[in-house]
Amino acid sequence: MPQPRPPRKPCLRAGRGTTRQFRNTFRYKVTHPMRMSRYFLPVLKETPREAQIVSHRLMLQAGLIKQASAGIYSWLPMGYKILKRIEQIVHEEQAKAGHLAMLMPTIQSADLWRESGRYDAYGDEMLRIKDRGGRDMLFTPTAEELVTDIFRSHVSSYKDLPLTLYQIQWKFRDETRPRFGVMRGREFLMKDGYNFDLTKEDALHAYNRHLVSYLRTYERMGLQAIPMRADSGPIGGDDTHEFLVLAETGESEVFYDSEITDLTFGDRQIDFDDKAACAAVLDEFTSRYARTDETHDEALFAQVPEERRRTARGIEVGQIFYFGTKYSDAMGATVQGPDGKPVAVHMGSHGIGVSRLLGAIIEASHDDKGIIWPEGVTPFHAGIVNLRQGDEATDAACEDLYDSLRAAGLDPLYDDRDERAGAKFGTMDLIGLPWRITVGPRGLKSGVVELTSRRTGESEELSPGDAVAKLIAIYANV
RNA sequence: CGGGGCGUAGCGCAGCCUGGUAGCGCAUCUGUUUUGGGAACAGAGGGUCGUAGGUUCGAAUCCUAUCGCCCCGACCA
Repeated sequence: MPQPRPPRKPCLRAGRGTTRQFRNTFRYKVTHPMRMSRYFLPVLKETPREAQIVSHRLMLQAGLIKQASAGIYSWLPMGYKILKRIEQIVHEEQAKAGHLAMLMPTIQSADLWRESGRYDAYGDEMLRIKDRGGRDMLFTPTAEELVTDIFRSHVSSYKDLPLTLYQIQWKFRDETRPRFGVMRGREFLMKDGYNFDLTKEDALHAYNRHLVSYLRTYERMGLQAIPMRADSGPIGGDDTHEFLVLAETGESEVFYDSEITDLTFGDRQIDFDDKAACAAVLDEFTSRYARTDETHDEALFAQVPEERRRTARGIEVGQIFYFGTKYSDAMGATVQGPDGKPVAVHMGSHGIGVSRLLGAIIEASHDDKGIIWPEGVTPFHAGIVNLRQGDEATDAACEDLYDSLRAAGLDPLYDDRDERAGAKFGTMDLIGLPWRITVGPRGLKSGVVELTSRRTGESEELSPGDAVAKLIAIYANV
């Protein structure tokens, strides 16, 4: 919560004015437009040589990321903004499910990993380092051990359950062959959550709760992510579903009943403590055949009516696991039950590939001109294109539009560069803001600007006030 | 990790085979004219050719090593 601000004493000393302005910039509404001329948006006209798939190419061309080394990227201002936006959606949906955000270190001691047995099991994908004292350290690919250690240190009663902790933190997997940009980088941002429950039944409710919250999360990002029965890999466990976004460039082959793509979670309300309601959602979204190639079963698939059988490719954007007491047994994470006896807690872990989602969204939403951001994740709500930079009336109209949008709580990007119309349109199309307001002397003569949808290409002439009102209405539902 | 390819200006590339101290397009800077889908003209700046050895009178070019990156496969979120 923002603290009430004490009245500031007037400062008479010379040279402090700068400091005051600096503070105001951070404490209050930014008073100057986010002008493209002052932004850092290094768009590339030509296709970068290293980019093979469309999302990687577009992320480089739109100036979202810059490769630092193989599979490791810097996030430039606009890419970072989108990444933060995706994080925010994840946080909001986790909060609704009652999960608690925290943060664990990226560098961990090998000791805990020896305790669980994964230090040896993980193999070369784990980046191992030594500190100056010669101690074995590692850059974490996931955090079951650390979170279990936190749990066993502080939780000793069944009364403190259920508990679900999660973080959004950088992970590292030393892939032998990183590729596809952020879709399969070595360093990646992941939401990883861990539930601790007294019984298997409770833990399965946590599993279902995650499934529900993930469905909502992906839908808010404009994605359809289908839960598919999957393989548990090195995490271990029995129950697991992967969430896959259908895309030609997906790394997994998937098999599913076409009815599943008709399902949407929509804006239905759900009580996350209602076990039956969450279980019903799981049933609804997982009862039809949907599997990745790892678990695909031809005999079962054959039972799907032929006209509904689909084979496609998918990008994995999340996975949920129930693995019982695997870690709690190995690491002694127990609580005292009602009868006073120690009980190993039932656990699961649940991940969302946050940085990978940018690639997945672009794969699912682009055209030959560039990215098309869904309203839920767009870095700016609208682009303002000034067609006659330097023209007094046009400049003023753009600034007014900008101020009106800001006042309404929207975040526009104003292209005030001294470029021709084509260049400005090309940049806007490439970076993919879902709405564009075009302001030129010709339209202003009759009091109108043009509001264009990036997705459909349709545009309409409106008064500036109506254009603002329409954008407010559009984003009211996002 | 097996197989293949590529490192030359900010980006994309040519030059290498056949050795003689580097070029094109875009971008950048200056000026003028332009301005509703990536403008035109004139001028300018920018590269120890990934790195280290070697051969040679002379190496971007030939040889060796090494580093980096990309692709196919195996592997994997």
